[in-house]
Amino acid sequence: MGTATKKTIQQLVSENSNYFQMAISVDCVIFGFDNNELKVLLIKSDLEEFHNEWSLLGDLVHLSENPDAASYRVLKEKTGLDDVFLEQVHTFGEVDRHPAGRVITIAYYSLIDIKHHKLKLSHNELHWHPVNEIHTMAFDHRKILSTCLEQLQSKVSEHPIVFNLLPEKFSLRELQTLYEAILGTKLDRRNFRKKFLMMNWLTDVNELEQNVTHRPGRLYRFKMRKHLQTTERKNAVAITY
Amino acid sequence: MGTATKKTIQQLVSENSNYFQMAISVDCVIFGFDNNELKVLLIKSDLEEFHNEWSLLGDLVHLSENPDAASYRVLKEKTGLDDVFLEQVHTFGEVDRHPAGRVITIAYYSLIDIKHHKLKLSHNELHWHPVNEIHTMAFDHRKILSTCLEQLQSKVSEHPIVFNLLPEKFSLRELQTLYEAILGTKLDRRNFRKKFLMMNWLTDVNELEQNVTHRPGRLYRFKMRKHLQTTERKNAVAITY
DNA sequence: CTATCATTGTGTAACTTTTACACATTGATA
DNA sequence: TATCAATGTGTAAAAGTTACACAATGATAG
Repeated sequence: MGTATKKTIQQLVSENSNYFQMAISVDCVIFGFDNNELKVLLIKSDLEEFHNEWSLLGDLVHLSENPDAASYRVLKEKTGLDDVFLEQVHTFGEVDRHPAGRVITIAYYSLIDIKHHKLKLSHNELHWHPVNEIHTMAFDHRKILSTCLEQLQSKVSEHPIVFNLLPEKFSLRELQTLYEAILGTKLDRRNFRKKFLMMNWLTDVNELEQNVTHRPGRLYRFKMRKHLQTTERKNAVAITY
Repeated sequence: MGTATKKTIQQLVSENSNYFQMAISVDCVIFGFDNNELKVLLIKSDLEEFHNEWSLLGDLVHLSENPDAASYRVLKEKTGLDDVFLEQVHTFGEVDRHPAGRVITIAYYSLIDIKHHKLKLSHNELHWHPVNEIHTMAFDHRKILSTCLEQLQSKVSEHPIVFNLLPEKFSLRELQTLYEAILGTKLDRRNFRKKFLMMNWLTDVNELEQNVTHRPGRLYRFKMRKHLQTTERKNAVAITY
């Protein structure tokens, strides 16, 4: 069976054996929110060539490992976290992007609550960096970070994912500051509050902020935990003004 | 120089040499519009295993070739076209997705005017298929097609890219039918026309449709050719109703 | 040459969403 | 007890979206 032009797998493999010489990695852009700033988790490069440069959390994908699984593994290994979502953003494969050979990397992003997930920040040279203050990075990681930030900006405008960056209870001011940090814009306070309260995503927990030097705001909790990991279209909502 | 924990590239390569055993491919989802239907360009699989199944246009990425370049090469080789845009959508890398080994594929989509670009459809088993009629495909290509279609749907709602699918001169009806085919919805004719004429993207070329059996519509041309290949945020516009 | 057909071309009013904007209230602090 | 820095709240104007109907046109068939 099969026409003269059809190939068996054996033929295909042997004809193309020289193509099976590339490596795949995953790189994770982990965003956090702290001190009114959007931050990203970086690690000191372990390559001499990039001595003193910061890089994303990444690793090579094993031969019998799916890329998504590899991204969760990286996150787990580097931070201990395994209850967060990771979403694929883009693949970077420029020929000369890695000094060790042809390594193509798949970029993922994730959002975590810095305060709640106390990382084992000790063992590694692992640190949170304000996104706005990062200018150079190892490899093409600066570009990857920019692409993921753009992705984050467009996602938060349509889906209720920012709650992943906040503690369980938060004030509307914290929420607004977070949107402003991500989008890089100022938002109108009254309209912002109106919109979110209309949306019916929040439960008023009947508590007030602590340790603020001014009138404390009410605290809210995000209603639908199950939506935290999804970005379904039906939850889409534009955050404007 | 370098601390005890820093690695040289030589160390890195030798430690990880077993990872350099994967192949990367690109797969192109080429959309066209004909006979009021959204179509996609497919080729008969050249693998015996997928005898009689249709597959996307793809090829392995060469060792010293960038993925984007590979996607343009594939398109050029298979169709002769080189003046269209291709945009990366998603990377598919399930361990068992390819019978010949670990092949991770980067999916791209493109939009072309079927009538204008007369393909060399002869040499290969290359054909246009209505997107709605494709149920099974080789490899995981059905999934890739779905993902690219979703991407197309969200892109056309925000950017003026559909013009790539149309001949230079077209009627508002053709334009509307195209949107309906892509989005899978019916749109209100009066509102649609109003919106596009408001948008100021079209020039009235002062000609009428030919060969229609009813009152002919006016023909328009898309104003900004330079926007054809871009999907910049500033051109964003929602196509509603 | 006339009637029929299928489709084009056009406007308005109701509704919804977005935007701009100011002042009294609260709790912490000195 | 006054001051401070923020919270909490409503409304009106503007912009955008939706729903909807009828005359005009060119092709075609008798």
